[in-house]
Amino acid sequence: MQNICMIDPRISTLRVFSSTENVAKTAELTGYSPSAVSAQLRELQRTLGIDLLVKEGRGVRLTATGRHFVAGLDAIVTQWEMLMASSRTASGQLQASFGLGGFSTAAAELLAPLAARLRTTRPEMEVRLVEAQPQRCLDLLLSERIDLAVIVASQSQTGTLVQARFEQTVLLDDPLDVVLPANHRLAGSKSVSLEQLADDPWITEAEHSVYRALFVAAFTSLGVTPHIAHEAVEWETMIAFIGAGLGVGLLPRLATLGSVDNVVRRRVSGVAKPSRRIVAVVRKGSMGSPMIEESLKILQQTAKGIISQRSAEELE
Amino acid sequence: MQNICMIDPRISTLRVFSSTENVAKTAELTGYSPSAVSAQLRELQRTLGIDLLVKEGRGVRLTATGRHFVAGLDAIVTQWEMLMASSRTASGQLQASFGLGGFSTAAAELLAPLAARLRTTRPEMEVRLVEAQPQRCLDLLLSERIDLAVIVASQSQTGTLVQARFEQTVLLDDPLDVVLPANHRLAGSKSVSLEQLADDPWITEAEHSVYRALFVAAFTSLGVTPHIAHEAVEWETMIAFIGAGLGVGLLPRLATLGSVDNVVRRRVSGVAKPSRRIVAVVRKGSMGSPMIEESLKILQQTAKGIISQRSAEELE
DNA sequence: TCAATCATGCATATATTCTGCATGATTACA
DNA sequence: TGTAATCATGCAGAATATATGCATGATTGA
Repeated sequence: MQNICMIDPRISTLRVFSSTENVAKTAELTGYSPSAVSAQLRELQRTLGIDLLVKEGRGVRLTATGRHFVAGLDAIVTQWEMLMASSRTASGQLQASFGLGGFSTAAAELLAPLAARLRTTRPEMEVRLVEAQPQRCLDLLLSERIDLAVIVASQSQTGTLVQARFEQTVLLDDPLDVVLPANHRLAGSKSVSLEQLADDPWITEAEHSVYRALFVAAFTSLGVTPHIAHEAVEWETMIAFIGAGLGVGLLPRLATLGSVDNVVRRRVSGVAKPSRRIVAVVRKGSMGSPMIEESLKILQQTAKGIISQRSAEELE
Repeated sequence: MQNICMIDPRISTLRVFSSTENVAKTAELTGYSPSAVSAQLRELQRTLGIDLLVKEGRGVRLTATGRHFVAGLDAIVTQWEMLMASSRTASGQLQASFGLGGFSTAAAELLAPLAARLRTTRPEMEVRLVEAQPQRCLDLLLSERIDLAVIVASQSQTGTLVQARFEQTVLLDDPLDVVLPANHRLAGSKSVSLEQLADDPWITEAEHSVYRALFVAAFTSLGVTPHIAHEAVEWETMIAFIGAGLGVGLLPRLATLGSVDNVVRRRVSGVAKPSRRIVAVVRKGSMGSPMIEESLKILQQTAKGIISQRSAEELE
């Protein structure tokens, strides 16, 4: 879309490259063609007079100097973001456009209310919404296509690269419920422990996904290795599989079951209560920006609403 | 000449503007046309979505936000320079081109030897030499047309703006000698004090020049107000005036008298011994750059040579 | 009041920069 | 081992962005 002036577009491209280590993916994320990315990186090195990249196999990777350079850029860009934030605060002028990103459930439950609220409080602002996976959200933040993302916290975000570039705010912990076929032996129980389902066939997401990592973590804490029978990408698919009696699954509380009557949702009891942490992520340094602060406030308010609604339901 | 990638050319332009507060002068210093500068500044504000400039009379000036923004940029650019320096050190790759600036005497006595030396140690490097007044040297440094300048230290360099953007290294203190007509009553003395010349007509540089400030400072410390009879821009002109018997003057030791026989040069004795401090100036953060470090070492060596040569002459 | 100074806007000219395709190199797979 | 797939890059043409030069309006000083 629109590329904010920022430092230099070539430097922005380099930073995205440093997180993908892949010209084609960088091109896709930045919106350039692969040859444009290649040309930009080449031109950048020529102008700086420093070799940042070397060929490796059929790809390219950063040199030691390149990594050092990118690390330095991260600090500079953070300072730039802080400057933009303080300048916006000082002048009272907001950016013309504001991009939000998040995965499906977050987009529905948290981002949609936020966008609606901003549309009324800031009618002149162009608010953009992008649904994307967590990793992609981070890349979109980096390439300044969005300014705030709501994602599921995961181990991969503890890396130094991520820490140097982003700042997180916890919004809420979203527990995972068990979903059983309506005719399951435990369908009558009010709550079910994972131990009770240790031998059932499980339906989960593909390996290397954030959800799968949570799934595995919950069982490893019990010392149990679950039998993963099927893999699904969408919740609807998983629910359909469960309805067909192919196995059982875990569904975040925030995700709605939909109007399905051949499955039941039950609370998880026992020591291992899996949950996912939903966080808001912004570029490091942009925390002080008026739009960001306002958005975070609204998000936390919405999250609080969800939590208190749950406690109310809990008491019924 | 060539504009290094650096931050964004528009930001570079804004920084130069902040030191000139004048579109036309900014255009001249950056090498753009005035309308290009105007367009760049307008475009920058549009992209940032922040008003940096306001019209004032027939000119424009920075807003409060604009000044805040520029101050923040100074810090960022310093960090950028440090990053470039450390990357160059790490990779062992030097810049392709290296610009030196200085005023006439410095250019002759300090920069010429430096350039010559670099030409032998770094034959592949394109070394550029620019002769310019101190203030202009600073502007050239800022706009990255040169990378190191040798100038006379002055009061104007103690401003916060200058301190935020540049770093200085003292090279040598250059005493000012008295130049008298050959038939002057004191021409026979080995040294002359300023008190003895308090009533003579003086020839000096134009007001608001660095030299003039030194001149005034020397006399004010004596409580004497000298009679300034004439003003000259070049030393040659001043010497010619003195030779014609129009008055007396002060000439830095580094400046050569040339082959003139109708004037004499005498040491200044007494409490007020005027001297000018010659310093090397670089952009803040670039101190660690290999080329800068090498150049400063050579300059200090040359300065040391000049000083020791003087002590030797002193003993004769 | 006139001239000078200064910034800006516009049309044209000029550079830059991107895209799409072709190429060469490397890797995965059968 | 051969074949297909993947990946980065180079090149010609196209699209975009950017600068120039002159004209204009606004302000200041003589």
